[in-house]
Amino acid sequence: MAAVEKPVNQASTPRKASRDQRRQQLIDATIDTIAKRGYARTTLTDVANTAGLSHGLVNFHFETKEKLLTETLLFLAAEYRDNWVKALAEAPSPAAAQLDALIRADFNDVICSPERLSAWCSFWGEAQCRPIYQQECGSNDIEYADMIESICARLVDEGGYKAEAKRVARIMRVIMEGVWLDLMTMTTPYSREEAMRTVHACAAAFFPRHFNEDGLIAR
Amino acid sequence: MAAVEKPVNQASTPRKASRDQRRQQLIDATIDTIAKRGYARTTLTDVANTAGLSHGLVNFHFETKEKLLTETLLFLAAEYRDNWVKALAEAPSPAAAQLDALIRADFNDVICSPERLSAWCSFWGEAQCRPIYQQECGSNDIEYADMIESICARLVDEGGYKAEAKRVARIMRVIMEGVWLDLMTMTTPYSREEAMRTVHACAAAFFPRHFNEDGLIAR
Amino acid sequence: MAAVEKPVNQASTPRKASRDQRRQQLIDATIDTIAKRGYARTTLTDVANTAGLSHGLVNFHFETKEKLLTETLLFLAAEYRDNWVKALAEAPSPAAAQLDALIRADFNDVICSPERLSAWCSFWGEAQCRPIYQQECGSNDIEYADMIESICARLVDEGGYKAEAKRVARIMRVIMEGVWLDLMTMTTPYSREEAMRTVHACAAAFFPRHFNEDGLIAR
Amino acid sequence: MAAVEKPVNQASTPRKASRDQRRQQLIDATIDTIAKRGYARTTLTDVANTAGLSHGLVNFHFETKEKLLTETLLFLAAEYRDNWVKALAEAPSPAAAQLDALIRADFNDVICSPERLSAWCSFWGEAQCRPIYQQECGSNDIEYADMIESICARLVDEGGYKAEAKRVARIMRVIMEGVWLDLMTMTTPYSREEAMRTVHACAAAFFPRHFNEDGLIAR
DNA sequence: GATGAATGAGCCTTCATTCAT
DNA sequence: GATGAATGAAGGCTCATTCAT
Repeated sequence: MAAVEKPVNQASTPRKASRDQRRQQLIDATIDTIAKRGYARTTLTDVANTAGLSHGLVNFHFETKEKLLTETLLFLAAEYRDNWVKALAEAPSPAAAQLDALIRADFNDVICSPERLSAWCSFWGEAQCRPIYQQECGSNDIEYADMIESICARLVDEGGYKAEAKRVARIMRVIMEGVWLDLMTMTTPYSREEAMRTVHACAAAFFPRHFNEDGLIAR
Repeated sequence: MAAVEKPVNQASTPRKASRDQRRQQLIDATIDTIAKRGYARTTLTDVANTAGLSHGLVNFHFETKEKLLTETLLFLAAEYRDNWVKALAEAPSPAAAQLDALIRADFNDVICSPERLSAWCSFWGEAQCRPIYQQECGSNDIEYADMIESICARLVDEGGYKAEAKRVARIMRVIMEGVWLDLMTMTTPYSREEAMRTVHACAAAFFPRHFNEDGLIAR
Repeated sequence: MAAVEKPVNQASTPRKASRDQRRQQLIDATIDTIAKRGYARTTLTDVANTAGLSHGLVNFHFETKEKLLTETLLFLAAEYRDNWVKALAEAPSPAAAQLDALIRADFNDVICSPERLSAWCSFWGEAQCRPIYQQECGSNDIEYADMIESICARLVDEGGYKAEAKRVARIMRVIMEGVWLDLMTMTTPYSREEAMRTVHACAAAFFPRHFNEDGLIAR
Repeated sequence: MAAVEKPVNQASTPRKASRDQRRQQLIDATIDTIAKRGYARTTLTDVANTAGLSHGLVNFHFETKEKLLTETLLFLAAEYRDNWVKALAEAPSPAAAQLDALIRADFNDVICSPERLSAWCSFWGEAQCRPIYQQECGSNDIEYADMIESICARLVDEGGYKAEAKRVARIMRVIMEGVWLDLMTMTTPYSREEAMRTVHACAAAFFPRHFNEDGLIAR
């Protein structure tokens, strides 16, 4: 029963936390709860218990359950975008290095934690969330797709490959998503390293002079 | 509201139907409802209305909502398996032809309908369903993975390729799943043909002497 | 679950039984079901399963659940009355012998079976049944009370006792009912013989020259 | 219908009451409802209406209907026990006075109200409640039986009677229960005074130097 | 700000009753 | 007569939301 639940974040519950801290605390609890119980079984009571806060506070900070869930989704989307934007910014400029940075960003241990994966999976699955997501963050995905496509185009160009950039870009994008899903649904999942090696192996198939299964080939 | 719902299958509702017909009718309605409303918002009343039957009948035939959902998942899993088993049986024996048959099977218009895709997506997303699925159909997936792996092994062998069969097999498996998910989640989805071409392009990257983006290369 | 229930009387289910046989079969099944499950949890499906008959037959023979329960109560009441009427008719005429016959009748093994006791207990407990019972069989009880009172009056008279017949009669009546209830509710119930000995001991307290704890004192 | 029910206790419904007050209020309403409608027809809506509260609150405080009913039974059992324990404590020490106190306690106007009697009767009748009761309060009854037996033993001893204490004790116990039942089931019930006189008359039959039908004989 | 009691809409489930076969 | 599928009303339970303290 919920009553027996141990508050996960209780230590960090000073009587007076700033508005934003409280909101983030509740969003984190929402992610954990969705990951653990699934979207359908997530109740505000669960979220409050997980956060170590009282029931009423959730509505105080988010007004409705739907708003809490929407904001959680927005948070995940922003976090995901920030992650790859930062990775690209920090990576060297050659196309292959940029693609490699993108791949590694997707399997970095914050973004690719079991809770995140499970929560994403739940949001993808919930039909109602798809329109919400597309309305609020559809532009993120278009931006991501465009960006990976332009990197692949540069790489095809620079490397003298014959592949069609648009399709290769989609393959790279889709295989990363597919591996995430695979990690969630397989009876005996594999490690994050093996997951990333799988994606690199795919990159190597298209760009053999730049990638092997361990990643970018050093020059 | 549900009360306004128009029964989809009402024409086919004689007062008495065989046990199995009714069960199938309700499972079909469940798939449609999950696809339309998502897992969390699917109610027995929705399902009954979609089927053009009274809601009491759902419990009469399935006892509980959970059993209905479980049996729906089992039906989808069996349908999926039957589809690829049949496709393999009808395909010529060379490894490349078998792999091609597998790919085409996945994008056949019964299996890859919007309703099926959406329902699968909902089940993947629902944390509670994952253990159920693995318990009941985990063996299906292991069988599928083993089979695609052995086909890839034969193809690597026959074709003199250098790829690692296990990893290529996973890539093929994962890209098909990933494309399905992509079709569901993209703001502007592409056609089934384009989806299949994407998968074939990936096969071509690994097995260029057997595949191009249009599929198996005729000899 | 009901589906697993073994029909108790199935052996005696010829395809065509007379109307009255079927009704009695269903009434017997009702008594057994109430005894086993209690009044509140008795469903027509239980009754039908216990009787080894189909669900629909119950309504065919009794129209409504309430009528089935009412007729079951009437049957028990008639059976109870027939039992003491017959016992009195077969007993010698002296008042003490008549009282003894009445006591023994109450603990006879048909009337005082666990099923009968339990069913009676359930009907007593169900507030709604009390008016029904009083309306339909209240006269039985008045007749019984009058009869036991007149026997006690004769016994007081014949035996030269000083007790007030009306009150002694009530005591005898009430102690028999109370022992029945005790048999149902005690953690460690006693035997029917001990139950009867208890009633006889009470009779002996009022009529020491006619009764001892083993019953009527032979002359 | 329930919707038309007038809240009985509404006056005592401040927006916030202590946990225990609310629970007691709901238990009281449960007793009243069972008394009025019987066990089988008691719904949570009835109980809530009787208490003048919303039905959601019942589950909030008791989680399930079964727990509400069980706790109601436990309350009645505790109340009954407290009543006789207190009566014994306040009575003089001679055995006859103790027995008299026990009898009077049973017919005191809180314990022997129509609602209490009717509720007890319903619980006795409900087969499912018997195991629950025995498990939770069986020890109460054993304690009561032991206590009345030891009082009777002392009385037999002190008074030089020849009766068997164990059986007399059972008779006293059973006649009190039987009279309660009689009060519920008779077409024309008698008064509580007459009920008590009946029990005293029984005591007088066994202990004529200590009791008459009006109770303890003053010395 | 924070809490948790209170409310009531909506859902799953049970089950008496009906009725086509 | 007999069967069991079908219906729908009613009840228990969950839970988002409100609100007094």
